[in-house]
Amino acid sequence: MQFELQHSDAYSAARTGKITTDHGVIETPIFMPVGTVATVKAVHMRELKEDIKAQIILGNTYHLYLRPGLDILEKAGGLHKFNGWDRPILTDSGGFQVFSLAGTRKLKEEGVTFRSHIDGSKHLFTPENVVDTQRIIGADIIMAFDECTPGTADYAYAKQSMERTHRWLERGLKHFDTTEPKYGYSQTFFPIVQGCVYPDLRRQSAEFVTAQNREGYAIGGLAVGEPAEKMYEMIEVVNEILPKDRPRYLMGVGTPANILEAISRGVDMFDCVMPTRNGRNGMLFTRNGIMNMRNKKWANDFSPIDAESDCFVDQQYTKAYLRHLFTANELLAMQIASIHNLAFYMWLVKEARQQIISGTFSSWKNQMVKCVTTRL
RNA sequence: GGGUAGUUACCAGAGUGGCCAAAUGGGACUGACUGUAACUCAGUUGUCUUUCGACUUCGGUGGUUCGAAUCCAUCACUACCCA
Repeated sequence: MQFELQHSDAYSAARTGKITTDHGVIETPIFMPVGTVATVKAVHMRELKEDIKAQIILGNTYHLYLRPGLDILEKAGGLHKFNGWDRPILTDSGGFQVFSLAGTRKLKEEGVTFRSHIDGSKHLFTPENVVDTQRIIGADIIMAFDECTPGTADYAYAKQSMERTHRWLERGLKHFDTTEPKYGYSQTFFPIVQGCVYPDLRRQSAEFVTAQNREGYAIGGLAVGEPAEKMYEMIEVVNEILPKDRPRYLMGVGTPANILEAISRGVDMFDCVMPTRNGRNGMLFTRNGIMNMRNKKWANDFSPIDAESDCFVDQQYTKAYLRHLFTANELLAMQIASIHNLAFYMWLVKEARQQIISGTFSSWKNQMVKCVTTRL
């Protein structure tokens, strides 16, 4: 994997770049649709490519390991062959599940033992075997196994959690560097910065991670219960330290406004379930604001879903029709909403890129943040 | 014509003397959702009020009772059965 830094904004830390992988090029800033269980929910690959114009998608180690399982993925020849997505894939390591499935898991120095949410069976994830699993999945970008510390954690917990994540990082890297990809194309490994909402921990973590000298870095443990302003502050602190010539990936973020604010602070890569999950639940993000399609006010609105979008669902269907599909609980509602939201997120980061290139990013961003947070 | 069962909020439906503005579903309305255990979850759903609370309801009318959705009488309507 290579990263080429292309433009740097004069008035903010925003920048554009180009990531080259064996499965193709990614232009940053980029949003990566989440495809946890080998599918971006409710969206076909063809729509992902042609309508949404996704450049890279995510998979999840925890979910894929449990189902379909490593034997199937290996027989398939990796996730790209299995789901038919021939562009880059990034896999989360399961670190977020360690956090979100707390209750069914036990943290130890060696790793995490947990019970499957599917059948209750017991499993162990370690920094090493999570690398092996991501080798088998065949992700272009492999994530370190970390603990996604809750935003409400106290300093003492955040510190010891961060330190364990660092020890896990060293083990994971050592294992990564002594193993080979399975399918003939290269894989890269991104460490993850933790440190909760504490600036000194964040600095310490960013320094630790930078010292590992990898091809890209992730910022984890944000948008997990802390105020947005705290998140922005942490991004600033961390990006002061992370090297400018490597991509920075802010994990799990976020709302359109979060993404714009993070781009202005120097983040290059994003992923979030929000466009798909909230879409399935009736929420549409547009450049003019947020619409809850279940609301009665759309019942008689026969205008296109998003007149300013060139995505086909936005021109093809009306608000009244989409509201009808949601109230009737029809599957097509979720498909349309997911495609629309993902296309909007892709438009947002692409437009941000154009604005950075043309030197107008900051003023555009300030205006756009107001627009995208409006309730329609 | 005779018999039986029934009539409760938007719908279905529980409640058979005070703890009932009335269970539970559905529907409707509103909100939440950030590295996906999520086509999920939460709230509201008689009227007025920000709250406390006040007021009017359980087919109609009249009665019994300190007190009625609940008991009695009667009328209306519905369903099924027999002719």
